[in-house]
Order: sequence, then C-alpha cells, then structure tokens
Amino acid sequence: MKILANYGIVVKGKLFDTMIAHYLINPDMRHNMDVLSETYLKYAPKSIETLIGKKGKNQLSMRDVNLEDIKEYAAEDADITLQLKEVFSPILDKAETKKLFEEIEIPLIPVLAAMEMEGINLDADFLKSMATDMQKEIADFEQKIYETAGEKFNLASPKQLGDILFDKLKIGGAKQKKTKTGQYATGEEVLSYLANEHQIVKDILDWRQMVKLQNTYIEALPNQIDKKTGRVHTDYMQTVAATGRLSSNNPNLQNIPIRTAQRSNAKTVNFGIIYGVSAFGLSNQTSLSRSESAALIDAYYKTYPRLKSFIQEQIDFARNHGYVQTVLGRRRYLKDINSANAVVRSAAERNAVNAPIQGSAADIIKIAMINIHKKLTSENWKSKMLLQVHDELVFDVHNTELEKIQPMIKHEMENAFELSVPFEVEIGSGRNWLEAH
DNA sequence: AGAAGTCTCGC
DNA sequence: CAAGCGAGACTTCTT
Repeated sequence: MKILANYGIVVKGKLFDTMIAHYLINPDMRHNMDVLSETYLKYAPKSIETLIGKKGKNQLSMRDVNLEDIKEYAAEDADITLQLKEVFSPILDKAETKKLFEEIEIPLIPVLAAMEMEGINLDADFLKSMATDMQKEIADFEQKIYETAGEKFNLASPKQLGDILFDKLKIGGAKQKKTKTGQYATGEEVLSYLANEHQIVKDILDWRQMVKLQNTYIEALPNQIDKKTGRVHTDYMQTVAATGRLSSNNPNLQNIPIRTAQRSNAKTVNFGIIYGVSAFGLSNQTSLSRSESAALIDAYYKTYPRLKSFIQEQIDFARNHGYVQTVLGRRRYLKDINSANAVVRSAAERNAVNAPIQGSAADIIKIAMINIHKKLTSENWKSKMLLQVHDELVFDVHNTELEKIQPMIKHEMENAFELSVPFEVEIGSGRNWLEAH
C-alpha cells in the first residue's frame, strides 16, 4: 500500500535472529536455522510487570508536550519525566536499571517527540481513489454472499455469520469449534480450513480482508491527518509493552500493511520454536502433521543443543529471581513463574524466553535511535527520522543527502550495542515506504 | 456509555 | 492445553 508521498529510506535490522544467536553464542546460527527449517518445509504445502509499566497505566504521549520542555528532559517539572520516574521508582535503586532509565529511556523522549511532531505524509489522493474502488468491490462481494446465504444479515457480526455458516448451510459437518462464550468460531484459521467446502467461505475471507483494509487503513488514515500540518502524527507509547518495545497509536503506524508477502515458513518455524510452540501449534500453522512438527522441533533441539539449555537457564533464573532481564538489564517480572497452575506457569515460562530476546532487540534499536537523532541534529542534516517499527526505522530524506546518509544510518544501527555476534542491517530507498522496502 | 468479545493488521 | 508483543474496528452485552 502506497502511504508516503515523500522520498524515504528504510533501515531494517535482523534483530530477532541476532538476539537468538547472541544468547546462544553461535555466530552462524541464524543462517543455519533458516537452512534447517527450509529443508524441512521445502515440500510442505504453503498453507502452512515489567520494568516499564502495565497496559492501560502510565501511558505516555509525547504529542501534547512542548518540544522545548522535552529538550530539558532532566527538568523535574517535565510531565513525562515525572511519569517515567513514577513507573521506574520501584527499581531506580538498582544500578543497572537506573542506567537504563537515565541513559536510554529519558534520552529517547525528545527523539520520540521529534518524530511525532515531524509526522508523516499520506498520499491522500491515492487513498481516496483506492477507497472508491474498494467500496465497489466490497459491495459486490456482499451481494454475492447474501444471495448464496439466501438472506441478508450483518456480515460483520461473527455471531450471525456463524449461525448462517454452520446452522443454516451446515458447512463442515456437525462438530464446529466454539468460542469461549459458546458461539461458533469464525476466525481466519477456521474459515481457511473450510475454504474448499463452500465458495461462500472463500468469499467471506476475501470480504474480511478488504473490509479490514478499508476500515482500518484506507478510510481511517486520512481522517487522522492533522489540519495544521497536513500530516499524520502518531503517539508513541513508551511504557505500555511489557518487553520494553514501543507501541504506536492514533494512528498505529506499526501495523501498516506494507508488503503482501507475510512471514516465510522458515521464519514461522524459528519464531515458534523459540517461543515454545507445541507440535500442535506448529502443525496448525504450517500444515505439517503433528508428528512431522514434533520431529522438526526435536531436530531443532538436536542441532542446537545450546537452545535447550538457554531456555532452561531463563526459566531457572526467573524462578530464582522472579524476573528475567535483557542485555541492558531491563527486567520483566514474572509473578506466575512458580504457579501451581501448569497453564499459567507455562505461559510465564514462555515469557521468560521471549522477554530477553524481544526486549533486548527493543533496547538496541532505542540506542540506535538516540545516536542517529543526535547525529542528525548536531551535524545539521536536513533529513528526519519518522517512524520506528520494532526492527525498522523510516526516514524522510532530503535528495541531496540520499547517498551520504545511508552509510551513517547503517553504521549506527549495526554498532548500537556490541553483541557476541554481528548485527546485520539492510537499507533501502524509494519514493515511498513501499518502494524503500 | 463503557466493557467485553471476536477478529485481523504489524513485528 | 497448545507461540511472544502490540492497536483498533466492529458487534454484543452490561450498567
């Protein structure tokens, strides 16, 4: 989807793979992991209280704060500094955490504020014409679906849809998955499984995708354009995600569909295994059978003996200390790690593995952002940093700086923090976000 | 009006 | 039972 009308560059770091390799101390691992899982999946069908806050509390927005105030970020009267201090207060006595607070989170505030205030350009004309085309297509699909169903109903209601599909049309037989409230489940996973049973299921999947794009992005984003600046200005939340990631809202610019290709099979497998996916879960997602999935997971552990011990070490550490931590000492407290309830405890154990990987990646890109912003301002670059999407930074680049700025940004990303393995970074440019990928 | 539930977009 | 972290659109239930 074409979003930016500016010239932009995107820098994307292999943060997830790098963090795993770092923790497992095997520099070649990220490549081997791809090869291994691709080998297994080659013939498979495609189908296949943290340190920094709690959800809903202490949400920080940079939008309403005067940039000049933020620049004086150490000042006691800066709202955000006070809020951050409140969130951090229980752990400010710990030396390592104090360092994280003072050297990462506080210096990040003016960086985020500048990005929010800079805003981002939307190609409003393009979105408008896209909305018109999309509206027509959505209406056509609705017509077709209602005809097939033999009645009109609220297609956006999973409840009504479930009754039509499973009670009236009796698709997929008698035994259908239910949600926790007892209505039929009609999620993507369920419908994809039934797609070959009835054309209406395929149509509903297509309709859902179009409506999602239309309502969440194509029509919603232009409404978020600021009248004064003509751009959209997201709010970055610094104290929401349990792992230390940022989040973005009003609008969320971290979930813009920028590429149609999802995640590769290898990625799905790597991702799942590190986070403790079961054979059941993997087979659901990849169309591998349960036993094939179990064999794949087993092969992973055999190929990477450090993987199992890393997982066990994280769990043991969490049991002993009540928290796990990232490379910079960012903590995630896991109150359920010793729970008697196996489901609850297992979830905490997966958190113990996930948090240091996801959180360390967040630490490292934050350092890179601070350093890049420092260079952009002190060296009087005209280009601006616009967005952060977890492992990716997006810049609005002045034409004259296009060649010169790329090595600088790449270098700052790759060298933000020294790990036991190199951190690989890709960089691309284009006239909009899509082209730059 | 607000909360809860369901679903789907991103990394 | 069954992969981590988010935001948000929409429907339905509760107050």
